[in-house]
Formats: sequence, structure tokens, C-alpha cells
Amino acid sequence: MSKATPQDVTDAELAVLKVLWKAKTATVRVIAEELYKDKAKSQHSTVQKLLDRLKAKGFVARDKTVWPHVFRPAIQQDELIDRRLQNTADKFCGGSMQPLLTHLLRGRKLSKTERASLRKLLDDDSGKQ
Amino acid sequence: MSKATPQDVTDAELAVLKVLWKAKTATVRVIAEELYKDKAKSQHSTVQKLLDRLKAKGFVARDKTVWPHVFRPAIQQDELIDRRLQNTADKFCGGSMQPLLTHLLRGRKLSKTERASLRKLLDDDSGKQ
DNA sequence: GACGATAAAGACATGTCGTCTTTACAATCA
DNA sequence: TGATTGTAAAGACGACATGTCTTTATCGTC
Repeated sequence: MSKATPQDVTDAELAVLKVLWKAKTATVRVIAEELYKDKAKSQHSTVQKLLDRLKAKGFVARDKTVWPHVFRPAIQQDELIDRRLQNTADKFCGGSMQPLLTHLLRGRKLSKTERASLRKLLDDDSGKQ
Repeated sequence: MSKATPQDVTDAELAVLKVLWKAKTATVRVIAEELYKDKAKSQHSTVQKLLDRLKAKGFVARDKTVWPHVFRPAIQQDELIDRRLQNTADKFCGGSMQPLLTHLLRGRKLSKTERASLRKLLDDDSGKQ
């Protein structure tokens, strides 16, 4: 049994990523001000550390040619969602997403419009293939 | 920013749950032997502790009227999957599962049969409603 | 009543995570 | 140029999670 599994992206890191996804690019300061509007303290270095870790994990890129450095996401929200779902699939369904889909569809009350849009997705994909 | 979020069920706990899901009920010894086939040490109390924590979280029930005590799952795999998906939905989609579904369907290569069974699920649900 | 197995409680090591401190460095302006 | 201001870089820190192990009490059985 291995030790605790490090999360791909932690909650605080995700908060940083969300700012980046919205802003496309940003400096440490901008992110810190966005995240810690109210608080008053030294959150700047906290955000820096979070960005460091995100960089180490390959989830953000850093432009050192400008001053101050500018960060941008190196992963899109969609891809991250995919990782989370894949992770759940790995742990429960032997890696296959199909059971997740089935599970989501079964036992979920969907509105007419939702159902219609999903059906459309199914049709569109089959067309592509 | 809150501290690290405790996982609802950790990896080691999940391994225990999986044994229980398959066996329906089991004693500590049975679970320990299943999980630590090879190893030789004192895994018994490890499994006990894991069961304790699962009990504390309400994920297993314990029958104290028999000796040795017998455990059974208090949550089904489906429900746990649901929690995981809901958790992802909460963090990324403001709690709504719909974007997850859409995301899963889009960009996933599905076989004809998979697509057919999913379509059937959509139809069945709409019938129920 | 003694013995072997289990229950119950807790100690422990390690790793994670959000935060903060410290020191070095770049840019700007007197 | 030198002082000031803000940033970069590295690391220390405490709180907590997690898997493991130890210890002591308790149960059944012979």
C-alpha cells in the first residue's frame, strides 16, 4: 500500500489555475490580488509557491523574458476535468470511462432539453467516425 | 484557503471496501488475508484501523453480535462513484453534472455498440419520466 | 483458568499542503 | 550612481492526512 496519493492539482492550485484560465496570462501580483482581495498579508509568495508547484507539475508555463514574469496555463480546464474523470475510472472501472458514462446517465433525472442535447452529441460523434 | 481536503475514501480504505463489495460480508482476518496475500506482517491491525475509519465515516457497518465481528459495506460502489463525480462537478462545474456528461460524450471515441447502449439509456430514462 | 485470537485505542513516521520568511536580484528614479 | 521598490528563488514551518505498528483489554474455547 503506497503512501497518500498526491493530488494532481490541489484546491489552492486549482484556484490559481482558474484565474489563469480566465485571464489567459497574468503576473503573480495580479493572481494574488484576485485571490486574496480581502486579506491583507503576504499572499504574494504563497501564490508564487503555488505557481512553482504548478510549473513543476507542468500545468503552467512561465515567460521569463518579460518583467515581471508572466504565467499562462499549460493545461486547459477540459483536460484537467478529463484527468479527474480518468482517475475515477482508473480506481473504479479498471480505467474504462464507459461505466462512468453509463452510471451518469442511469439514475440521473435529465430534462427534455438536456436529453436532446446529449442525444445530439451521440449522433454527431457517430457521424464523425 | 482551507487546509488539504481529506479524501472521502482513501486508497487503502477503498481497497478494503472493494473486498467487502465482492464478499458482501467479511471479518477482519478475511480482508487482511485477501489484501496482504504475500506480505507477512501485522496487517491485521492495519485493516482494523482502516475499518475503524470507514466506520467513522459511515461507509461500513459492523455486526458486533457475532464473533469475530463481521463487516459489511454501508455504501455501494455506485454511490461512491457518484460522490467522486459530484466532487469533480462541484469543483469545476459549480455542482452540475451536465457539463461532465457533455464533456465525456464529446471527444470520446465510442464504439457503435457503446453508442447504442447509451442511446438506449437516454430513451429509457425519458420513458420513465 | 489458561491460551490463542480478536477488539480497542493510540503512537508513530512520512508526506502533503498552504503559508510565511529570508535572501538575492531586476527595474526605476533621485 | 545609489537608494528604493517590487519581484524571484529557495526553503522553513505547522497542521494535518494516511498507512503502519504497538500495546492492552476482551472474548471463546479447551
